[in-house]
Amino acid sequence: MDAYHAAVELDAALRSHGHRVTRARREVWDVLVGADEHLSAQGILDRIDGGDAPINESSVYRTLALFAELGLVRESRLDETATWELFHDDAAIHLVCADCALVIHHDTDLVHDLRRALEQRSDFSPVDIDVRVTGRCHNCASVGTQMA
Amino acid sequence: MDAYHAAVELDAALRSHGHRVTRARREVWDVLVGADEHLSAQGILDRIDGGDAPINESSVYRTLALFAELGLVRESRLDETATWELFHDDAAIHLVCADCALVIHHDTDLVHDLRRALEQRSDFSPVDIDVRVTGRCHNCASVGTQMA
DNA sequence: TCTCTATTGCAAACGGCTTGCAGTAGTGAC
DNA sequence: GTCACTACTGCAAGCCGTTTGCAATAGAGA
Repeated sequence: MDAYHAAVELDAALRSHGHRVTRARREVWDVLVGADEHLSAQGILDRIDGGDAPINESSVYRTLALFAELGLVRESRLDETATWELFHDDAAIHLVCADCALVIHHDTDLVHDLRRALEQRSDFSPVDIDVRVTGRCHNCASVGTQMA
Repeated sequence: MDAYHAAVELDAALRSHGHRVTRARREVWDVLVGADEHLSAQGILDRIDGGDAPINESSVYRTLALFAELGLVRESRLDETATWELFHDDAAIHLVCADCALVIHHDTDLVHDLRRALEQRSDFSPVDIDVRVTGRCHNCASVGTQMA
């Protein structure tokens, strides 16, 4: 998504729900659009406040909560601290390296299969499927081998 | 698992690693064995301290960390607070009701399929697969229908 | 440009969890 | 059984991510 369309999307999402377009919201949005990974609130703050007018921590939290409510972003709890990324179809699952915390996105139809399987159940209606796989990335696995 | 075998299992797991069998550990273990759901640290405390000799909060955390290290229990982050349950094969996935927090276990071969698919990747070796599905349980779904 | 109020920044508070330390209680040896 | 050693516990303080109340600020429509 290029910067222009990202800005338009944010604008539309906010205004259509009667929310204002503020600097804090634009900055948080820009960081998320530019990120290729999950970011914690602190990570977002770090990427914003290189400039001369930082955004307050609590505003970032409030902004993220609003974005999540509007379906713009998705919160994950891959660890003890929450992380956020732009909303994307949940065909993508997360592979998290237990050593270096690298997060890889993996696309698979199995998530859709799972959803279909769950929809057969009479006692539960699935909404959101979150798959987290912990393991070891190529780099950390090879380091481990060298040490052994 | 009956109480006797549960006690023997705990005993063996602890002693084989040079750990002592203490009252705190037995009590936490008993609660987990008797639970049919995920329990938070506070939930475990609540179920213990009906008696006259409660266990301290920090001991419960230390005990859970030890159990996890020994592979006896598994920690999940279904929410902002961590929950624990006895370790079981990860063919079971968790269906969490967004309204009442009910957790249903759902068995499916798709987890094994996913593991096999991931093992094809050269850049990541999966260890633990955690699938969390949020949605609505039968009860809450029907309440929602009535209100609409 | 004015007005109204949603939003922000600040600072204090919250809550789950961890940690340092002194006392207690398992455990193996005798 | 009892002794000694030290792993473990309880307590209280602390940590850290997140939330909240409030006064000041800044979007947005008139």
